[in-house]
Amino acid sequence: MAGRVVIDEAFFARGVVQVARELIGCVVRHDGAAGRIVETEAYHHDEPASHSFVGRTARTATLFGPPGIAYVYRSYGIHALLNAVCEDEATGAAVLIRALQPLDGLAAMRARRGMQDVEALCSGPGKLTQALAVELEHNGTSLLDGPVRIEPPPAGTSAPELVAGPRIGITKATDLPWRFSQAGSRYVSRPWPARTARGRAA
DNA sequence: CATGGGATTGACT
DNA sequence: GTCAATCCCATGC
Repeated sequence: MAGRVVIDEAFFARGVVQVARELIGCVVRHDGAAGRIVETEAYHHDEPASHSFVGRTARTATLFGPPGIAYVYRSYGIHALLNAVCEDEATGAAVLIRALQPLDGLAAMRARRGMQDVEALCSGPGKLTQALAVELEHNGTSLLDGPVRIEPPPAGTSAPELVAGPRIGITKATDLPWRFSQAGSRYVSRPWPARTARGRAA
């Protein structure tokens, strides 16, 4: 009971950074496959790296929907990226799911990815959507009771130790430490630098 | 209506 | 380390 996370609309309605931290350890499930979230990034309306920064358009309309729905978009013409919409409908905030530790449906994941290495099946935002067969058609569907679901951490799993750092692959607002991952996980999209990304060691 | 860029990945030097 | 692949859509004329 104590410490047990409940995934409902109120969970996603809170601050996007808080949600990004608490999603580490939760489970994403779709079409016979599931994985534990080991890496996320937060995106908020008020910073230029976010798609919603330009305001509500045909592309970003989903970001201005209710909390707890999926925002799926195509990146570089090839990859579908999965986000969870957070806060309220006026905000346009979302958490990008960047990496999973495969749990169930390993055979299905390997078939969809066309490779075997379990550490590379879901170690990136474009990889995990391919492994779970998440497509653009899931844009706007509910993550609470839709085809693609986010579930609480399995009972008995302890709270993961978190690492925070700057976000990856963006050209704006790169100073915000809004990337979170499970410390020491071998399933993240990119390893963390030996010295902290904050320049601590200099 | 034409153009340019992107929250990436995989293959190659 | 470098670079191409390839779709959607925001922006500008």
